[in-house]
Amino acid sequence: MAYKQLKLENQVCFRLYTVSRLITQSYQPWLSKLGITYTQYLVLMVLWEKDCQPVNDIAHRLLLETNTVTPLIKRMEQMKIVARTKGKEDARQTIVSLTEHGKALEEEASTIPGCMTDMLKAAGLPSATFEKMVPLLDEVISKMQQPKQ
Amino acid sequence: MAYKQLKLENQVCFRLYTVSRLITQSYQPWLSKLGITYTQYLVLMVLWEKDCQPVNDIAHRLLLETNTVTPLIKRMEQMKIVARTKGKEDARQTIVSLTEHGKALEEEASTIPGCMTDMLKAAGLPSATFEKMVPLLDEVISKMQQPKQ
DNA sequence: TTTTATTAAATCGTGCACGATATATCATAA
DNA sequence: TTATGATATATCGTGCACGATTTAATAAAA
Repeated sequence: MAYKQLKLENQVCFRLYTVSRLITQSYQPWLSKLGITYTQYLVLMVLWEKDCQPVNDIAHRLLLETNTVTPLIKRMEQMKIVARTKGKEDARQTIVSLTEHGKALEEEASTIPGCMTDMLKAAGLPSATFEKMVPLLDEVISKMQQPKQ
Repeated sequence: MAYKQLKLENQVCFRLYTVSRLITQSYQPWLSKLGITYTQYLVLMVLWEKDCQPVNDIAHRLLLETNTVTPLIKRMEQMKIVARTKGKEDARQTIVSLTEHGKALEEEASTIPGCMTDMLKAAGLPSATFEKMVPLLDEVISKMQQPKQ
């Protein structure tokens, strides 16, 4: 072990990667009851806040590329959760809207955040731990997003 | 918007997912010079600390499943970064060892953590932001890992 | 010792992520 | 108005993640 900066223990990035995966995994029991994945849940949250958005707006909101979102939306279309229509004003756009099924999922999903909080508390993780993270994570996101141009 | 707990803005998990992705993305310029991915970099860090480990130990260290690590290691074998040999004491095991190339990558990689720190500082993110995260992330990891049995 | 259970990898299938490229449409300039 | 550039998606290829299953080898029990 020549370089201490290359020790796994000294990597913040590995911790972030691990926590992100562990948290996403712990959503699975509830999400699978709704028949959706974690990323699909994120797309739904965007659409529940505001229905009928172009692919680009959804992608920007989630800080994802359209080449990730397009196939994701198409799968959700096949599952009858969303519908895709061509934009009327701008024919380049694909407008994504919730189906009745997609709208109905909101109420079913409404208990998930509470369940997660309870589960984490039962595992010995109080909300305070996560609340302390939020401003730090927001600082990183605001400083790092889209340095490409 | 009926349920405020379903707003994207109120999701810690989405922040963690985003920061993890953004940080991983920012490693890419340096990792691509070495011809490796971020996950391969993690495997190498495990092996640089201790060479010749079974697949299981590497997977446990990274909190990944063997069905993720096995194909990853096989790709690294094709790239001549590691070698795979059957365990002598336990023939079920596959022992992963560094090749000369894999060992040589350690020195090349040794500048990456410093480059990342500099880049983040230049983006307005001091080390302190990440140092504050570490104990919080460690708390989550220690409480959440492997509740399955 | 023979059966049974456990363990270590590997295999298979699906769904992201994302770099690179293609295509269609819109906007702008010559 | 026609050429040029920009924009919105879509397509393609590769590499993870991960649930589920399979296979081979070891350990434990009958």
